[in-house]
Formats: sequence, C-alpha cells, structure tokens
Amino acid sequence: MGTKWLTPEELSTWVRLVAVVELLPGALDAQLRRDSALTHFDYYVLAMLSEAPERTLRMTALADSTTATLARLSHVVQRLEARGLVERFPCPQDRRATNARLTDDGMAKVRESAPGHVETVRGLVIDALSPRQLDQLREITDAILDRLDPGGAHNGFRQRYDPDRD
Amino acid sequence: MGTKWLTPEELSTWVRLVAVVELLPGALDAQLRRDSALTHFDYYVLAMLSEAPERTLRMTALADSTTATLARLSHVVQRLEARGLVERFPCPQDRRATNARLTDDGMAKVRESAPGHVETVRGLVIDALSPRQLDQLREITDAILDRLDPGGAHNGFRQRYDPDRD
DNA sequence: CTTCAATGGTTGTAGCGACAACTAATGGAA
DNA sequence: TTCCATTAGTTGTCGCTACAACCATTGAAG
Repeated sequence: MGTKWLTPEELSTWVRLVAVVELLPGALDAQLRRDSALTHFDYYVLAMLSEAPERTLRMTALADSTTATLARLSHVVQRLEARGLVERFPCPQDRRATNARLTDDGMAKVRESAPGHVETVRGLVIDALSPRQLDQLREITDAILDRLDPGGAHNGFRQRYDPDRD
Repeated sequence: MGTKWLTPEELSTWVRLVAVVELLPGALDAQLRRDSALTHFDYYVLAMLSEAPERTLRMTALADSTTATLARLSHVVQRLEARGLVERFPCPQDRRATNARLTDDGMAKVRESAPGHVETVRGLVIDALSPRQLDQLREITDAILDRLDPGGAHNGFRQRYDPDRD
C-alpha cells in the first residue's frame, strides 16, 4: 500500500514544530551558558537533584527524570563532579548502583541561575501563550510523549522552577 | 523586583515540552540513520532543495528555510557534496554567493527515504493528535516562533518579499 | 551453590554543531 | 575613485552526544 503523505495543513504544522524543536534547545543553552556556564541539560540535572530527598538520586532515577540515556548522564555527571557541583558514591544497598548528590556549591549554582532561566522560559514560551493554549499544549505534548516515550516518567514530576519548595 | 516563578500548571506544560524537544530529534535521527544513512537535518536540506526551482538554492536561502546557521549548513553541505548528493557552484549574479544543487543521486535519495520518514512523523506526532489539536499546535508553534525566531520564514514575510519568487 | 540472564553503570570513539576568526565580494558615500 | 561597512560563506577547534563494547553485581532457576 502507498505512503499516506502529509496534507498541506499537517505539513504546515510539522514544519513549525520542527523549527521549534530545532531552535528552542539552542536558545536555552545560549542563555544558561552565557549567564551561568551551564548547558540546559546541566541545569536540568542539578534542578532534579535539588528537589530530591537528601539532594541525592540514583543514576537510573536521574536518567529517567531527565529523559536521558545512562551513558549521556554518566558523562555529564562526570563533568559536574569535576567542577565540584555534584558528588558520586556507591549505593550501600545495591553495589551495582551509583548515587549522585548535589553539593553545597551545586545548590548555590542552581539558586543563582534559576531566576535568569525562568525569565527566559517565560519570555520564549510561557508568556507567548494564553492560559487556554497552555492547557492545549500540555495535552498535545502528553499525546506525543505517549508515542515517543511510552511508559516514561512524565507524570508526578517536580523540578526547581520554584525555589520556595525546599 | 522578584522572579515570577512558574505556576504548577505552567511547570507541568514546560516539563512535557522539554521532554518532547529533547526526545523528538533523536527519534527522527535514529529512523533516518538506520534506514537511509541520513540525519534529520540532512533529510531536511535535501527535501528543501528537491522542491526548489532547478533543485537549486543559495546557501543563505537554504539556511533560512532550515532554521540553521550558515556555518552549520556549510559543514553539512560539504559532507553531502562529498557523498555526491549535492553540488555547489558560485552564483553568477553575485560572486559572494554559493548555490547548492541537488544531484540526481540526491534526488533518488530523497525519494527512497521519504516514505519511511513520513511514516515515522505520522506515527510519532501527526496521528497522535486530533485535527483540532493539529490546528492548535500550529497556532501555538507560530506564537513561540515569533519569540524564538522573529522575522523568520515561518511568518510568511520572506515568501511575499522574495524577489526570486515565480 | 552454581549458572546465567538481567540490571546498573562506565568508558572509548567518532561525528555533529556552536563559536569565533577569517576571506572575499558588494554597494553606497565622500 | 577610494573607502568601508555590510553581506555571503568557509574553516578550525572544542565540547557534547550517540553508539557500542565493556565490567560488576544481583537474583532466580536448576
């Protein structure tokens, strides 16, 4: 059976979505790199740790909550550890596992970079949309993630965008 | 004045959007790499050329339509040229400029990889959404692109004012 | 108490993209 | 005509990510 091509309306939406996924990561990286010497993924990792009990998470749990592979996370945490923002230690209960803990310097780093990052997120995305569009976007991304990452941890997710949480 | 933090609803939407922009490019790359030895960006470049008159575009026009920097495009086209899928030649009218033209091999490559790619796009995104959600997503991405890429090709400005049009 | 597949994580390497520095051509002003 | 800011594009280098290969530990079957 032949390919079911995209209609003009579908194509129009697709082209815009591609532009967003192509441009947004670079824009987030650029601001955080310039102001805090962090990539967006670095920030995300630190933010997840800052919300965890004892500021500690197992590598696998951290990988799940950041939608990254374990290999990628391992490299990133290695660099963050070299900068003194994170420390690793073997998990006593399961000696295969590694725990990653946010250091005090790491916590300070998150606190100082959060305001500028949140301002960027508002400026580029949140404040560009109406409350209704935000609702629509949440449902749309939910539906896409069901295909893209079935069984992923996109629910019950906490993150450091509100520093009053700790 | 203090930072205006994200509300729980805003955060919930943002987290999902981040997951999508983090996962989608990799998923598109994986399928195209596996089946056609192309990155998604490679495919996009070839596809843009395939629809241009004479299968030819100036580097700057190609960069605009793919939302890439000229530097990135230059590297990519260099690799595609080495593989015989594209060829470059100086523009006669403006000797600063370079034209990129899709070769017959390049055209064959696009034709053979298009069905699998479109199937992936449907499977991951288009078919996961209702027609209404597709409309919503187009307007949402439009609004975001106004912030992310002001004056970009997505707003139709370039189309109406492109002197080479028609 | 072995065996062995599954789990948890690390590391080497190759390739891609960002950034900055660079060359070259154009077009307008003095 | 000369000057020079702007436009067009290329290239070198560095950092990050994907992929695959790898090692260690666990838990359950036999």
